[in-house]
Amino acid sequence: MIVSSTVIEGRLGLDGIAPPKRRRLGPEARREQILCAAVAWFAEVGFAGTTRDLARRAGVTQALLYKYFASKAELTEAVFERIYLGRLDPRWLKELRDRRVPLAERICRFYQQYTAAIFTYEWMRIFMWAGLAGDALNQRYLGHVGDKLLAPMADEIAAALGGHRPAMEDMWNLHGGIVYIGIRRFIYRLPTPDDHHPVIESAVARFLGGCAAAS
Amino acid sequence: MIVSSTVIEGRLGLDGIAPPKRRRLGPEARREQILCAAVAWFAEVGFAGTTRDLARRAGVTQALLYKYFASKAELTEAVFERIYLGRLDPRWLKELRDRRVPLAERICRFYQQYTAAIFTYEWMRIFMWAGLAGDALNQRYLGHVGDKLLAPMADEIAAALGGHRPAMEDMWNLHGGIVYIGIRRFIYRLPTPDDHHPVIESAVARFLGGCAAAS
DNA sequence: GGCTTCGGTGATCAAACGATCAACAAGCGA
DNA sequence: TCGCTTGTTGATCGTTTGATCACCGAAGCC
Repeated sequence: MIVSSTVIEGRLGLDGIAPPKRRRLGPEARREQILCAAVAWFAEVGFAGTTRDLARRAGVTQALLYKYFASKAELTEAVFERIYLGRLDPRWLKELRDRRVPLAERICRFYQQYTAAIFTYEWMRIFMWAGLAGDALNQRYLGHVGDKLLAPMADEIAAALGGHRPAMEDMWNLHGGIVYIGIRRFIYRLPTPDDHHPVIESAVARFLGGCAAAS
Repeated sequence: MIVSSTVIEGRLGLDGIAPPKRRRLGPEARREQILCAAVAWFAEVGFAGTTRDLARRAGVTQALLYKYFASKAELTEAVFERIYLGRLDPRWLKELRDRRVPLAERICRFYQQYTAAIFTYEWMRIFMWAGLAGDALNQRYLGHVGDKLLAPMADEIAAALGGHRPAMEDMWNLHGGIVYIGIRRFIYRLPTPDDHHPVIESAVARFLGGCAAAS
C-alpha cells in the first residue's frame, strides 16, 4: 500500500514534486549506489531486512538489485567486504612500536585513530549484527586486533615500564572499556560525549599507572 | 523435507527410538516449556527466527504456540519480561553503600555478583539483539545501571578517597571493560577465561588507583 | 467400560518473501 | 531522426511466513 502510493506519486507527481524519471546510470555507479544503501539499511535493521525495503531506500526497484547481485547472500557478502576492507590500518602497529614517542602518547594516539575508524553507525552496528549471526570474518577481525595490536601493545608496555607484561585479558579490558563507548552510542543509542578523547586519555593513564604499580 | 522426515521418524519410531507420544501437559507447564524454548531460540538466532523452527525446538507443533501466546509479538514480549525481570538485585546498591566494607572489596564483590547475573548465553545475546532492534526496555535498563549503580558507586569512590568524584564517563569505562568480557564470550564467541574474577579485581584496582592519583 | 473435557494436531489461509522474466525506454552512434 | 544497445521496470513465480480452523485423542471422572 505504501509501496504503490509512493510509486504512483513518484511516477505521476501527484503532490507537485517532479516525477523521478527513470535515470540510466553506468553499471559501476548504480552498483555503488545500491551497495551504499545496503550498508546503511542492513546496519539499521540487520540482515533480516527485506530486499524490497532496501530497494525503496535506494530509490530503485527490487528487481534491479538482482541485476547487480546474484542473490541476497551475495549482496550481504559485498556489504561485509565493503565494511571490513581497509578498516585496520597497518601504520597503527608501526606507530605503536615507535619508541621515540612516549608510550602513553602512542597508545592514546592509536585509540584516537582506531575509534575514529570504527565509531561509525554503519561499522559498529554491522559488526554487531555479524557477531550475533556468528560470522567468521568477525572472529578473524578480533583475532587480528588481539594478535597484531593488543599483544604488541602489551610488549611495548612491558618494555617501557620495565615490569612484567600485562596479561592479554587486561589488554582486552582496556580495549573493551573504550569500545564500549561506541556500543553505548550506536548499538544502545544512548547519549555519549561528542569528544571521547579525554575519556580515552584518562583510561590509558589509569591502565599504565596500574601496570607500573604492579611491576 | 527435514520436517516431514523428522515427524515421520518421531511418530513411527523408525530408528528404534520410541515415538514421542502426544503428552498432555497442564497449561502452566506447557507455557513454561514454550517460553524457555523461546528464550533459548531467540537468544541464538534473534527475533527474526521463525515460529516453526521455535516450535520444532520446543518439541511441539507450531499451531500450539498460538494457544498460549496470541501472537509472535506477545511471545517476544514474554521473553523480554522473563529475561529482564529480577535481573537487577536491589541488595547490590545497599552493599555498594555499606562503608563498613573496604571500597575495593565492595566494588569487586558487586561486579562478581553482577557478572554472575548477566554473563549467561541467553541474557547477553537477547540484550544485544534487543539493543540493536532499539528496544525501549534496553535503554531503561542501562539508564537504571547508570543512575542506581554507577552513580552511587562514583559517590562512594569520592567519599572513600576524599578526592573529586569520577566522571560518569569514567564509570562507564570501568563498566564497559568488564561487560566486554561477556560480549567477547557470548556475542563474538571468542575464548575467554572461565574465571574472570582476577580480571575484574585488577581492573577495579587500576580504576581506584587512578582515581586516587587524580585527587 | 463409557463419557466428557480440553490439550494438541494437521491442514490451510493470506500476506510477504527472494527471485525471475518479458517488455519498456533512456542514451548514444549513425 | 532513426535504430540499436542495455539499464530499468511491472508483473509474476514458488516458497515461506504468521496466524486460524475444524477435528482428534489422551486423561480424568463416573
